[in-house]
Amino acid sequence: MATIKTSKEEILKNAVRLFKIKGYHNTSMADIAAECGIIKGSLYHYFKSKDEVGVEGLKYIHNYFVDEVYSMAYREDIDVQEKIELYVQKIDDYFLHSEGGCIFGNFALEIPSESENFRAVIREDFDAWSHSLAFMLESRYTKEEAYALAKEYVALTQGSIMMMTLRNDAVDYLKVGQKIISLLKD
Amino acid sequence: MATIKTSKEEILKNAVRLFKIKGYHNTSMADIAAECGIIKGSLYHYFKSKDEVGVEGLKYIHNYFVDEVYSMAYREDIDVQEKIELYVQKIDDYFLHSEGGCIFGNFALEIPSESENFRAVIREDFDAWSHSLAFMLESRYTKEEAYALAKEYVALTQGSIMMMTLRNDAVDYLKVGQKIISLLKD
Amino acid sequence: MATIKTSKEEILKNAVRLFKIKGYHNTSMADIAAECGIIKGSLYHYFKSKDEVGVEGLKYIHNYFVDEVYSMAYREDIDVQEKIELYVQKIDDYFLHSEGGCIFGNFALEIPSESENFRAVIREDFDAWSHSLAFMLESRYTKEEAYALAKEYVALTQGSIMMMTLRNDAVDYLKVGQKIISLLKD
Amino acid sequence: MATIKTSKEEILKNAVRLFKIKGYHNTSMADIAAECGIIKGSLYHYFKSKDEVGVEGLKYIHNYFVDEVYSMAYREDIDVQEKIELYVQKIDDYFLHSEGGCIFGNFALEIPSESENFRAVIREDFDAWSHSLAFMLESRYTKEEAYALAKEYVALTQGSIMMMTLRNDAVDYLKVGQKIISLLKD
DNA sequence: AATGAATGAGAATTCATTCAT
DNA sequence: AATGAATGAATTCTCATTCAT
Repeated sequence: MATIKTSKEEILKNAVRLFKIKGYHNTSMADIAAECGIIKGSLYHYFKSKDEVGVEGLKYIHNYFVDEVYSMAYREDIDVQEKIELYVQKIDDYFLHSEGGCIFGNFALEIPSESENFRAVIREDFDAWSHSLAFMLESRYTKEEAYALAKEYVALTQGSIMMMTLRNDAVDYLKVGQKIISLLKD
Repeated sequence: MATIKTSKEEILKNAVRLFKIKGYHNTSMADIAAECGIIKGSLYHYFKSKDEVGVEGLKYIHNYFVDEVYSMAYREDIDVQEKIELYVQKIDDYFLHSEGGCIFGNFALEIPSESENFRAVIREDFDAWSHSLAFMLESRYTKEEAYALAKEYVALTQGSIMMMTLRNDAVDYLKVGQKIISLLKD
Repeated sequence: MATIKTSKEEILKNAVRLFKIKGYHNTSMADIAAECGIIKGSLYHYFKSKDEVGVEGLKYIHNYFVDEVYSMAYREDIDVQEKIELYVQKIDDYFLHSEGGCIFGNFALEIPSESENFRAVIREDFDAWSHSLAFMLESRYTKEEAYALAKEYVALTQGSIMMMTLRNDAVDYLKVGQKIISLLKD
Repeated sequence: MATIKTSKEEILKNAVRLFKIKGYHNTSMADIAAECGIIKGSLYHYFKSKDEVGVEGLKYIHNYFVDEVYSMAYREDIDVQEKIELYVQKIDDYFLHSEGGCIFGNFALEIPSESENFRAVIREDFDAWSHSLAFMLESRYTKEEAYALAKEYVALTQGSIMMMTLRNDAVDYLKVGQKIISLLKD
């Protein structure tokens, strides 16, 4: 359950940031090492390949979302309206301050479909995301409706992050969260 | 409009296909040349850099969409309901048979934001897309509503293509087109 | 007796200028073609290789010096003092307005010694230069003295052109001509 | 001073030798690597570009001359006549055994004038040369005379090296050193 | 754990040259 | 005479990875 420590975590943070900003294939091991203030070869002490840095990076962010965001959907100490507001708030907090958009979306569109190891982690995150969202929506909608809505909102969020990054304008992105919240309003 | 001819067009087609499937930075000039059955250096007879192939590739696809898809929105020989159905049909035809998703979305998420030349073409396409869609929606909605809806649907379509590519499942993607059509139904 | 005409001469002029400014190996056939406003392949209509452009370029300039400068030493219509002043004047005129120094000196130091075809033309020019200078000096010095002085002055002129080009300062270069003139003064 | 050690020095020695014999632009990184018995890419472990190899190469030779030759002019343990003989001796030793002439002269005539980084090192060497020479001449001449003579002799030496390389004949070159020595004779 | 050096493959790009038209 | 396309080798440089220390 998360908790990579020490240097390894530091490397992953730097790597993920570079991957998001520059793209995976456009980021070299040397770039990552430089960002960490270590020498290229030392990366191989922690990771046995660039692919591993990529996959571990995805997992690291996935764990963050599972622990800090998606988990919120299953809390029982607050009512669902409050929950979804916090949920959306958490997500917005992350993406409004995340240079380069969403690493899962970015990798989904950059990494060739043969790379099943990458795709699996990405799908896992999107699944956890839609399931947690659906879980909250089930308080008002049927299982099927809730899941369909959840998937739609995940897709819409990804598309909106794309547009936000492209235009440097968060207005339309922010509407998405409000629309989700409004699904449980009243 | 459009209509780059001869070999140049052939190169762009091959390049775009590779870029979509493998990603831009993961596709080498050697890959493109091999796909075209020519030698690496010969590419530089037509394009002076890989960047130029990238940008020209985007423009080539943009021109296709402008001529074959977005233009449909402005036809005056058929009513708007029929128009939007054909419009959605055209888009679905393209993306259901387009290995690797949408090149504009892919590039939007892979290319670093410093590359303004790339971003400009991508934005131009998304703008033309939303404007043409908004133009049809104005038959029932106000200008503002129509444009907001259009932008939302473009984002949703991009997110849905991402999910379709990731899961190899077109079901959810196809719902988006139907939802757009339903905005003008009855 | 010199007189290459039309396009061929035009190409040589452009080529020589580029060779002097950029260096021989650093000047491409494409550079030369661009400078001439023609296409790369067309150069091969006039010259069968880059080497040939180089050698012909040297010969073209050599012919200019033979016809316009060195020949002056053998005139019989003016006295030797007047002659040497005109001679120096001609040389200064050329080198003060010749971007990139002296092509013979440049090639002498850039071209590997295996390239005998190049070296031969360069030596021929330096020989013609020293012989013409020696011929004038013989009016006051013995054959041996005159020839030794001439060779020394050619070397000094080459070294001074090097320094002039390097420092963008013609002062020291100009002293050399004055020194030569003074050898026959009084 | 000077003293780059280990492999880096080895690479510079080989590079400089090739640059002198073949010319800078005509020497490839592959040539240098082959000469060093290493692989092409390994050069980039030591130098980040060919330009850097060029500039460092010049500096390496410049340091040699400063330490081993020019410094001699400032010795106080021997009289100036003995000094200038040793000085000339050192210079002759170097150039008579230096295949391809003087790297500073060669680069001065090959490298385009935009390359200020190159020009600066070349000028620095010629300056150190003329200053050290002038310093010795000041024992008999005024500051101005000494400096003018020194600059003239540097230029003459460069021109003479050019002729020596071109003709494979050291006779005229050797006279230059004797002339310098004779300036302080008696 | 970490470094610095080395490797070999491959990246983008340029080059001189050829050839059919 | 001139063009535009093509070639194949070579150029500079970068990459992921390995290894001895």
